[in-house]
Amino acid sequence: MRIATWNVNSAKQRMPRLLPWLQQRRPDIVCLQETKLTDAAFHDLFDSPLAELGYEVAHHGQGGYNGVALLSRVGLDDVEAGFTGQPDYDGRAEARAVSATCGGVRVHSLYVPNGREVGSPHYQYKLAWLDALAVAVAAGPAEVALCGDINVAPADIDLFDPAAFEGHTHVTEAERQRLGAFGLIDVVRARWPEHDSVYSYWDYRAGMFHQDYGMRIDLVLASGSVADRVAAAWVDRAARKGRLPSDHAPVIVDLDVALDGDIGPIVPPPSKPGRRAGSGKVKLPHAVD
DNA sequence: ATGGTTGCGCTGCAA
Repeated sequence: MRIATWNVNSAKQRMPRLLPWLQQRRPDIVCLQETKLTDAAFHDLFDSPLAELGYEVAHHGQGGYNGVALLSRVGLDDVEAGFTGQPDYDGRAEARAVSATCGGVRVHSLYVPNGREVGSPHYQYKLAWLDALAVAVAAGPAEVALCGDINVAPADIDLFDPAAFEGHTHVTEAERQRLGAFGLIDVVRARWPEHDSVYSYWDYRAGMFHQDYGMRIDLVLASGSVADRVAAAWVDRAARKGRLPSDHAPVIVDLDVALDGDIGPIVPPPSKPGRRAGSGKVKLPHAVD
């Protein structure tokens, strides 16, 4: 069973890439983030082509910003938009989470708040959002996979240059502590314990992707029972290349058996010793992500 | 080079 998660940065703009990618990689369960569509607009655009590919669809959107979806060919039961106790921002409930039971696993498609600036109201919201999610997940099924744009780099190895991120969000102790509090397994890191260059996000600007100045912030966090079944876990860098990509690449996890052959490399590019030693000379073009 | 991109939706904000 193949699970994939991808922040598409507008499902409408990404449609010409998303549908061929589904046919190429053939994931059984797909978590999408930043669809930037209302439910009605998503269903109008995607229900027909996704049904042809065999997917059931759940979408939780607001239009303009945020928006998450779950696609499944292995069942899509007990769909929940948002989660119990999800905090509001500025008095509004944002469309950042949808979950369902697919193939026996409780799968969450998540778009964690960015946080913007350390200490800002949005940063406090991010921490509270993660705290509330941990409570909700702990109260749910034991077989669980949190998939999505988590907007936290779990460790310094997940950054092209840790020095460039000092004082920024995504790397603070408070954020990393929240990740650990889930008590789940980061399956890509578990599979590639020493690799940098398993980034999942590269800023559009300043040739960041070309130079492989990336971050690993799109994660699959799985319970032990699910993590024990992982046969392959990788980042589909090819989907970040070419014309009009998302700024994120998909993360793909195979349970029980690794799909093989023509579906692309399951080994990340080799580490680049010295890269992360970083003098801090590379400056972020702006606040993270 | 104190820069650089994309998307939404209309002017500047978010990422």
